[in-house]
Amino acid sequence: MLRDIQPYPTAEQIAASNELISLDTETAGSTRQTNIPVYFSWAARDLGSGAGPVITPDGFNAARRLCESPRPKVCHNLKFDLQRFDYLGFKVGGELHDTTLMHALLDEHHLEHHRLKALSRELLGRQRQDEFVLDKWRSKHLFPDIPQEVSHPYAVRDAEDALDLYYLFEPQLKEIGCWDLYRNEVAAAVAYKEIEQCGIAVDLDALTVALKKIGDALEQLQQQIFEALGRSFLISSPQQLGDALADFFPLTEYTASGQLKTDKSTLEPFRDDPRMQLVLAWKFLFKAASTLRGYYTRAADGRVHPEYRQTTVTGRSAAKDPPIQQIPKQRGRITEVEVGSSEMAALCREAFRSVRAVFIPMPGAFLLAIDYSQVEFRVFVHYTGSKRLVELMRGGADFHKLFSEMIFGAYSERYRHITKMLSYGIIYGMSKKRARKQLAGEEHPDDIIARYESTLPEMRVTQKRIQSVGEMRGYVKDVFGRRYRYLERAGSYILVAWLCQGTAANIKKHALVRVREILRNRRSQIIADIHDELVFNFYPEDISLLPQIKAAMERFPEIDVPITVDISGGRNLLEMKKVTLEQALSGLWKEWVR
DNA sequence: TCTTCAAGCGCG
DNA sequence: AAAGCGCGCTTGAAGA
Repeated sequence: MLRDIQPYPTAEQIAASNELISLDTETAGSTRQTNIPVYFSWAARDLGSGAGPVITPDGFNAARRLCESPRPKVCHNLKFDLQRFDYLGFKVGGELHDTTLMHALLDEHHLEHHRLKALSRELLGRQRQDEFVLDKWRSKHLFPDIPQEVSHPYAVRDAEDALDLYYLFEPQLKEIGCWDLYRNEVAAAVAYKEIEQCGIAVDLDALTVALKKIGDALEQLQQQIFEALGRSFLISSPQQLGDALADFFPLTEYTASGQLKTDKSTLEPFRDDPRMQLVLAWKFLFKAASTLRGYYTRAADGRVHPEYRQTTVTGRSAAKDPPIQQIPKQRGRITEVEVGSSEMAALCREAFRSVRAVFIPMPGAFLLAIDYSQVEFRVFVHYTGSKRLVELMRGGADFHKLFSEMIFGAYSERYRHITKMLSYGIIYGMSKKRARKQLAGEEHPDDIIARYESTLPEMRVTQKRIQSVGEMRGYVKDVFGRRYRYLERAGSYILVAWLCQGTAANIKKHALVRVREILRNRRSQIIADIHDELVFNFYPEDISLLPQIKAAMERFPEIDVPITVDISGGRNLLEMKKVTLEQALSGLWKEWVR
């Protein structure tokens, strides 16, 4: 049994200064179900360091004293520890800090993903071999069953390391001008914590029905495929599928490991063949079924609770369990063109729709989504510094259309598509070869590319400028001060993509923090961050806040071009309808309330 | 049996 | 020299 093995800081000692306190929690296990706090540790310059169980009265009270004191706090993964303290019913006081976020801004490419022990070894020169000892115990035991003489010093060292990392990073972040950005990321971490706890309601009945229907269809399809290809095999195995299809189709593309490619783009050219139609439909439905299963198994309380992190290379957010940022939208859509029989096409369409329609508002609320319009592209235009392009954008019109008119002298959907593709190609570093391939249907692809380059020279010039600044200085910096380091192995073209994605991510994260503040103490809540879109569970009583929310999301004076959002709402995530602010305010939301 | 990798797919 | 970028999840296969 875990016991108190040293004195804890007293209330007087804690109140005696306002120095930073490092806090850490150890949980019973490491799955979502076992992430229950059982041990805690602290460190501060004036208090020294220590640890103890949160399940003894003395330990529990000491942990609460430390947490709730108004002194500033640092954790190595703030969001996680805040959740643990929430579980214990503690209100964490003081300014909050997170050494993971700090390090992610200082060294975004770190291979160890900013793990505490790695940083302790590399930056503090400590040999944390206790990590491996504890991991060994952890693989077979819950934390309370690990000998305390092993676990206690480990917990203490975690708190000490986090404290020392903070003092190491603080001047470095200020030095490179990233302190404000870092403070915003901490605030965003708190917002993400609330988003995770709130979760997104799912329609379990609809989910069950859809799963059954798709499952039955898959079984039927499988039989038809076996008959059509004259053998039975595991269709989900790329290897076996490749073998089976090779008897009937001239498959010529191979993967790196010498296996026949069976991905969608390889198979699609053969989609006029009924046999291939069966396979394409099967693949589509198989994917839809496993996506739905993923939602189902995670919706124990009728909601899914995706987990967010912001320690990616560009500072973008990432969500998992389930991957809420990857709900099928349109790319994977299967139409009657792609699958043979009309019944099969209808079934695929329905399966696709059911995946999105599963997400619903809470009773009495409706779903609201506010998404940035072309934000990465706008950001790039800002970086061009071109008065001409900025003015065009300020006009507010469809600028891909304007650009295509400038290039082609006329407008068509096709021209707009080409222009847009080439514009994004510059941001993402598309090669000339790839551009030509994309323009395969055109008579003079090279002419089109040349016309684009001569009509909008600012685009290429800016791309090259960003690249050369990156190569010379070793990094490029966005309008918020975030640095994107040049890596030789990655190449300089990638800096342009990182810069635009990262700037867009920062815009979104500022919006997230502002909007959370506006909705403080309201029932309405942000329930998802889908990169350029915030999704809300919105209650009618808060509808008057909408103009304020919209304005907060669009207010970015540091960017020369307008940053604008679109509003949509609905009774589920499939049936989201785009509306104007006025329409939303005028009571249109009544149709959406669950 | 467990872990790691590649293939494939989805989103922005 | 060549390259569209970022991210996570599921599945099957291979290695340990």
